[in-house]
Amino acid sequence: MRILLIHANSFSFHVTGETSVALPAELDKAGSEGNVDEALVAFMAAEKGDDKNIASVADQVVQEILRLTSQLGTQNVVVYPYAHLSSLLSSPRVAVKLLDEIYSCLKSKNELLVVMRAPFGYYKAFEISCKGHPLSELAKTITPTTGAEKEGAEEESEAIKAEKSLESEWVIMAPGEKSAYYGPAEDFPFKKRPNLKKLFKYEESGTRTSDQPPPHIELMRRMELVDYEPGSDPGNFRWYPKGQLIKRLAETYVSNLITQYGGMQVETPIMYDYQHPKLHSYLQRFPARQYVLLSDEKEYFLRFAACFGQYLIQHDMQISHNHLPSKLYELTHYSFRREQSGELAGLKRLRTFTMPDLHTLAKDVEQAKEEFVRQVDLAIQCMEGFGLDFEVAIRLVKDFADGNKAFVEDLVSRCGRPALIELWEERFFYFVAKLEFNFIDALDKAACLSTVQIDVENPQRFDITYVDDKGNKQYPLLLHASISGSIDRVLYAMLEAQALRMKKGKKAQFPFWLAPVQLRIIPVSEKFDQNCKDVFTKIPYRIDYDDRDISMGRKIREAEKEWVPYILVLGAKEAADGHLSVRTRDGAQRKMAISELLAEIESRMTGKPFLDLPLPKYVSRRPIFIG
RNA sequence: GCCAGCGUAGCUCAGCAGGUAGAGCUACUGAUUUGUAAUCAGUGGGUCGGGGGUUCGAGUCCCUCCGCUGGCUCCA
Repeated sequence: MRILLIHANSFSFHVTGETSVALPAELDKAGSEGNVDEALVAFMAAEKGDDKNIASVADQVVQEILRLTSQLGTQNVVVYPYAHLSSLLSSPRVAVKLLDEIYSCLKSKNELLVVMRAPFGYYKAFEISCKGHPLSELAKTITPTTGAEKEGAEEESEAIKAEKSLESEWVIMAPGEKSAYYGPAEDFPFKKRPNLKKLFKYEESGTRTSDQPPPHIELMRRMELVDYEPGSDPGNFRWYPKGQLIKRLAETYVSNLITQYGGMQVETPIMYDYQHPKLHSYLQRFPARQYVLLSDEKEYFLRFAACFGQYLIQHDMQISHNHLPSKLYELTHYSFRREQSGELAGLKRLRTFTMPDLHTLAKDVEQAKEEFVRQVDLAIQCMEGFGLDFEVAIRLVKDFADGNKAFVEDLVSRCGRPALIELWEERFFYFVAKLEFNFIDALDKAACLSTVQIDVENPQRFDITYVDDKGNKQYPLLLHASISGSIDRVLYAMLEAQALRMKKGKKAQFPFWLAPVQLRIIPVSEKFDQNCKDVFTKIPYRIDYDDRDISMGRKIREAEKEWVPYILVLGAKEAADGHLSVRTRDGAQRKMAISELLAEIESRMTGKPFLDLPLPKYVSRRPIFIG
């Protein structure tokens, strides 16, 4: 940062126009004009590199100014952004941050000082009368210090700070029993719900220990689904054909559920103006760190969810009360969160992920609760489709909980299991109610999948309105819902669930509709090549043919290792009687006609999407992605 | 981001008294034509995560960067 300090008899300025980096918020903070007698005027320009340690730069500037004001015996200071001091300017965001930091720091360090700040990003006219004594003109270059104390909290949002001071009360509510708030959660008889106990401990204690990596990481690679990509930022994965197939199927399944329910599918940009006033204040309310990128001088952040894109659409929509409830839906390819590197964990926690994001506008609390319940039902259906068990957590602001007991009871009974309920005295976040489905993994850790929330903040922030039956504009309530949770995380949960099965000595398997290879034909010898090819064309599912020159035993072993649900062995006997020898994952070997097999498969596929085999149909033609 | 551990062939791993790298699987070639979880033989394959240093000599010791995993923290 460059600073030019001038001790002036008098100083005044007024805004004459906007530059390309003007921010309306600056005028609120600094005003569009000002004048002062007898002051130290600090012209300053933030430079590239200052962002490495904003606090250190600000601190040095403040020290410099304080030293000089005490030497000069003046109590008036003007903080004046003046780009012309440098030809290597920082981004506007950093500059504003520095100005704010310097401004507030000056005031807090010396309460007697009267500090005036001029707005950043505007053309300004100024008049100055320099005193001209030896100390009255001083120019300095300030560089950030590096090393031990780096500016860690710099990007911390208000929500992250708030969360740290959050105090919660935990209770358990069981289904079916009226107003069955079981006092403190510790007293709940957890014997029948060991996973709920794990969730409670996980949430309440905040401590989680494990001496081993999560098993899904090995599985995601061994099954050739997903892998790390060293050529990208950590937490950005590559998807191999089998993984990509599962992902696409899962996405299609969730999207179908949502659009059938009435979600109107849209697509919105993945990056947004960092200085957009509405978005900026929203960022402050969401506890996530962003990727920031530059386009010319402007900074953009990559979205952490589809929220803003949809809010901006909803802001522009003409909505009458007759249109409500109104639902916008997007499957985010992708959402980005710059998680701290130590927070990343396989498919459980990524920096780039895919998530179904549904936003529902409701005209009143009754309608909001009605849709909330329907969305919870959808989430339950979704978990069943993925074959996942889950534990329910409901987080409520106490006022809302007290006023809506029947609603909460209804939610719990629909979920059909006792739920962990977290109660907050005050509303720290943008929602008053949030329901989550948590998955408990092989290491007893919890991960949130589906979630539905009632947002009471963002319609106002984004000026989303509808017209009521009297012709007046009203703010709707807003439901956020991620019916399945992140798709990546769904795969994590499915793999962890299989790791748990294997731990108990059972065979792992994907839900049939998601198995990358659903059937494999194995010939007893090459002689039955043509028979295999014939069967192959009669089965319209993801079937492949192991035509490699290796033993049959080996082929069966490898098909088992790939979790293939149906292994069809074809030799002389089958060629003779036209039946199939069907080996399934329960260990059974059945003699079946093709029609019988097809009927069985059909019943397992109902209501689920289908996509073709994403690999060569002949196993001998198939490259290996991971050892 | 901080602290700790780890990084050797495509995969899983051995080698650590500092002396110039090894096994199994895979791949490739050949033999074999097989009845429900591994047929036999042969041949390839490595800037020991990157960079720097100590040493006559470094996979091995030191520094640094990158990545992964665990903890803190955080979350879809």
